[in-house]
Amino acid sequence: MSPDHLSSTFAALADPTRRAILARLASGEAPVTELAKPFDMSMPAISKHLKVLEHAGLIARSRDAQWRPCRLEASRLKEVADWVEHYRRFWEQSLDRLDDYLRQLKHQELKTKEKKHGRKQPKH
Amino acid sequence: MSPDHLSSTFAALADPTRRAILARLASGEAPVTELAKPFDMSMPAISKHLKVLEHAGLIARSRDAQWRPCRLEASRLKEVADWVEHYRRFWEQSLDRLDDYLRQLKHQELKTKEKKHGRKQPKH
DNA sequence: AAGTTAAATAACCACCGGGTTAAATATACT
DNA sequence: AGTATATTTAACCCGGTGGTTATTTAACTT
Repeated sequence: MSPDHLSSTFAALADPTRRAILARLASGEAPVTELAKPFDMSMPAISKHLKVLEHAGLIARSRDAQWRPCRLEASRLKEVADWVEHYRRFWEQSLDRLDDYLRQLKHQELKTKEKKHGRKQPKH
Repeated sequence: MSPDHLSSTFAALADPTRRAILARLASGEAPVTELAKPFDMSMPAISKHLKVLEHAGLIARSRDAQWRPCRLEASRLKEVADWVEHYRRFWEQSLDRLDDYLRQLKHQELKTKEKKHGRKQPKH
């Protein structure tokens, strides 16, 4: 009922070309040649990337004459978001600790200033 | 200054064994043998998976006598969350459209009922 | 010093992923 | 029918990945 899409999704996302294609598709449908333009890469290479994205369910393709426009398909991205969300507490915890650390630094700095202030006045 | 970690992170996450290891580490540090227990897999295989996770910056390892406890390292997961967040509007939009669709179905259903009600009474 | 446990490394194998070039297919245009 | 454009498929290369078994290293134990 709920097959594990995560492996193929992550595998598809593990390539900068494919992530760039997704980013492009975020601003609307596009045919293959247009998707290929930014890349110094042959058409078959792009075609393969698109197949990977399609099999992962990250894009869907239609037909318009000889063009095959691609569009973003968001559900698998939501699955990624849901998955990573389970770990949120870990990075927020880390940020908290960083925050504590910075506060502590600030505190020490203030104490240093107080000391300085208490000292004999510097020359200038 | 900000190297692209996403590719190695996604690649590391594209394996169910490695995701299971991360899930285990979410409940605390563990040495290699304990991480290996749930899997029907040789120790070197686990060792390789851990190396992949470590190189991706998803875990960190320390030393305690002959044990090498692993702990979750959250920053790369945060990068994943931040990345996928850019696409949030797409799945929320899709859900909205689904919602619209369901509302419309409901509406038609109501209209059908009204028609039925207006018609000659059915047999039973 | 010898033995035990934890873990990593070496060497190997099969397969897959990302790229190429060349050829095939699909659709539109004239 | 013939040509042009868009895209895919085929065949190939190479390096990386995921697994194995056998060996080695590291640290503790007796």
